[in-house]
Amino acid sequence: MANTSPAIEDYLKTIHAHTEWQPEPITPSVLATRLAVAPSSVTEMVKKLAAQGLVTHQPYGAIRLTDAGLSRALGVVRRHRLVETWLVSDMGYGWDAVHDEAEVLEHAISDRLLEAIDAHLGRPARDPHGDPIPQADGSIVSVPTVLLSEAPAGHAGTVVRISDRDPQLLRRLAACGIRPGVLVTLSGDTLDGPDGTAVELDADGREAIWLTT
Amino acid sequence: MANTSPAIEDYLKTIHAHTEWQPEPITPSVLATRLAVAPSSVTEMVKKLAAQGLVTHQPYGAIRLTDAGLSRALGVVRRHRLVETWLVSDMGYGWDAVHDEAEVLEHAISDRLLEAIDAHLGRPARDPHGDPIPQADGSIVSVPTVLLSEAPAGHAGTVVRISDRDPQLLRRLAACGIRPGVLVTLSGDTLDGPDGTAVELDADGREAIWLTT
DNA sequence: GCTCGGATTTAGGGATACCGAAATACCCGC
DNA sequence: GCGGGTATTTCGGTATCCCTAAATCCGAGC
Repeated sequence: MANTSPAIEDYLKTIHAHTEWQPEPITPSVLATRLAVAPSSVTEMVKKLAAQGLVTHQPYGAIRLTDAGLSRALGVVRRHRLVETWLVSDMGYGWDAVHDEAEVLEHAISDRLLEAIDAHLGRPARDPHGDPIPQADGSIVSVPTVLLSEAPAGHAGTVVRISDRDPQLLRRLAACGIRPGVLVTLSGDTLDGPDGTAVELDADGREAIWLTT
Repeated sequence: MANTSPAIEDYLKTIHAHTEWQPEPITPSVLATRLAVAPSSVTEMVKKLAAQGLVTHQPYGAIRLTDAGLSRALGVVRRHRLVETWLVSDMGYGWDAVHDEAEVLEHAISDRLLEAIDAHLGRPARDPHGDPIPQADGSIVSVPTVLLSEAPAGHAGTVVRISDRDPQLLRRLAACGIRPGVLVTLSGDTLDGPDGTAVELDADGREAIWLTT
């Protein structure tokens, strides 16, 4: 039953991504939107995942990963984030440009190559966006963070994580020097960086950046 | 018409590999054996390739790449060999262990990443087995060679290329220090390397090694 | 409590790429 | 020149993953 495929991995990864930073389980329609497939495709695939014991799902109910499903999902996330880190460290990719390439490679890399890349990079704990890289045993090194949209006015902290969902936002932030590790201060809708740099962020932007508490 | 898929790429690559070192066009049954698929699958896929103008094929006739098909095949070969070279140079793979990994990655790498790897490696002309790496423009740097089974008794030369088809043979040769670039002498069925090393080769082994003339 | 609209599932198909079995074409040896 | 065996193709089917259109469910608001 070690059945897998790029499609299955993408479903598990997307289900996991939804709960990584908030607790509500994902619904079929959200899953369909994120994967850019029709809702009926989700119904079908979720049925298959449930049959393999990777998710729990009652008709018309929410979708939740089982322990087995979570473990598979973390494996995919690990691949994705190590590939991203490798592309930036070794191949000269900008950290705003690695997502699509990693999306494909995460399904193509053997365990052996994954291990070689991990060793080569010195077993990093975070990828270029600040996302934690699950370790081979499934454990995750975490840091306490606040989402920008939930931070109090005037909050100052180090950028820990920036969601890689919107490449355009990533490029805008990269241009202003806002990246993981940089110290910033929130004033209203504007984020002040070092050397007087500042970016104004809309609601989506404030949902995409996490600072240290 | 930029239709492609891993399956199509594998067919084109395999058709090309058959004619790379000898002129006879490949037959459907040989193609089926090399790809480990049923003959009927080959008929079907070849029909599709012919419809896309990538091969010429009359029913019951031989299969030949068109110019368009050759160009696509060379693209796949380039990917494969650059990936092999990268795995050996950067990731600590043995040159006898890279084939299977490259077989998968060759279908997953974007043009942009391919270019980055090529630049990173210093635009190599040959992969770890001595196979020429087609350049981005499709040109190939070639060296005059003799196949061991066609070399006269006592012939001495530098190992230029070793077929990567049989991993066990590759491991045996690696253990004896026989690899591309090494000076050897053929005596009967035995190949003498430097420092008194020697390997006895069967008919298949003598079909897998090329020396300088 | 009922209804209506959005979310979800069911039903019926399509594309890709594979298979085994059965039919057919080809060619070698006599 | 004719078998007969092998190579090749045809035919009907399978598995995966996707789609659209048509039910059906569910819960929010009246």
